[in-house]
Amino acid sequence: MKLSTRGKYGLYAMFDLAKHAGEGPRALQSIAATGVPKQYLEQLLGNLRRAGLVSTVRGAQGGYLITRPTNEISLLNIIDAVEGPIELSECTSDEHTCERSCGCPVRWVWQQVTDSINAELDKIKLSDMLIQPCESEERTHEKDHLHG
Amino acid sequence: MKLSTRGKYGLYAMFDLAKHAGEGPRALQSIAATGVPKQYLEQLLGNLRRAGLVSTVRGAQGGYLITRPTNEISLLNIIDAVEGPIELSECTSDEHTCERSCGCPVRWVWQQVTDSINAELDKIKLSDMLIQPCESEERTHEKDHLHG
DNA sequence: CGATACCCGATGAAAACACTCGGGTATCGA
DNA sequence: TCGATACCCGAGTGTTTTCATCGGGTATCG
Repeated sequence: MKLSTRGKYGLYAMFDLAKHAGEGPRALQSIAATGVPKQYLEQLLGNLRRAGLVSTVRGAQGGYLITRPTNEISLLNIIDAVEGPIELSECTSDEHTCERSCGCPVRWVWQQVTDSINAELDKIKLSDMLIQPCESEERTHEKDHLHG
Repeated sequence: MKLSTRGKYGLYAMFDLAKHAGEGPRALQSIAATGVPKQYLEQLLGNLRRAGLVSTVRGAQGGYLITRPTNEISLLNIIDAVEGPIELSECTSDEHTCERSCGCPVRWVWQQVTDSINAELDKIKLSDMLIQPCESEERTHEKDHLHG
């Protein structure tokens, strides 16, 4: 089970835009300075724009702008935008793809997991990342008292 | 973001073995009757065996046996066994793959999400599936009071 | 000793992923 | 007006992962 790089890159981009909020449009060039391939990032920013998380200004001196306060943007918003909705191998998304449907307990449990993951992703906001100090190493063993 | 079929198939297999616990070794043939490709399922059962979730009896009249009570086997156990650990694009698994490491808030947030998902998966036991009646349709709108 | 049934590494087709390319369009400033 | 800037976007491409399938090996039972 793996999230693709899209989610990570999207998060980098949003994080960068959040840090430079209020400075006017930020060019792709600048955002990509974090190490993400420029033209690939452009695609992802397109997704973020269509999801309403960023807006754009075209033309010279143009660029990307974050549209909402950072505490109103969750990880779920970002990941949904760049990767599409979380989906556990067909069972949960469409009632008709699995002939077991109602009698199938796997279907029920899959739905539970999907809901849980979405809920967890929605708890973490972009603003949480901005205030996070440099101590990821020290807190790996006492990790579940912040949002749990 | 998609969980592969491995997890689902692994779950089908464990569910089948749980239902037929106490009936002696259950042959691959019988387990695959749930609709999973036989030889593919064999691979997954190998993973489940190496993870200690099932044991095997070789030779004629041989087959697979569940090793623990169903309330001691969680979704996390099964998914870890057949898909490997949950991993959100390298950031969390190895300290050295990401040069940002400590200063990177993405790394921190990724760790949060990984921990949360693992915790949720570990809450759901195989025994929860066995007692689940046929009402997945009705409860989709009141889903988060059971384990949350 | 042969039928049964698990064990396991190799192979192969198909899909997903991670980009890359090339051209288009809107805006600014001179 | 014109050119530089910078976003827009569909299509193409090489690599990796996934989802199996195949074929032979080994253990056990009767």
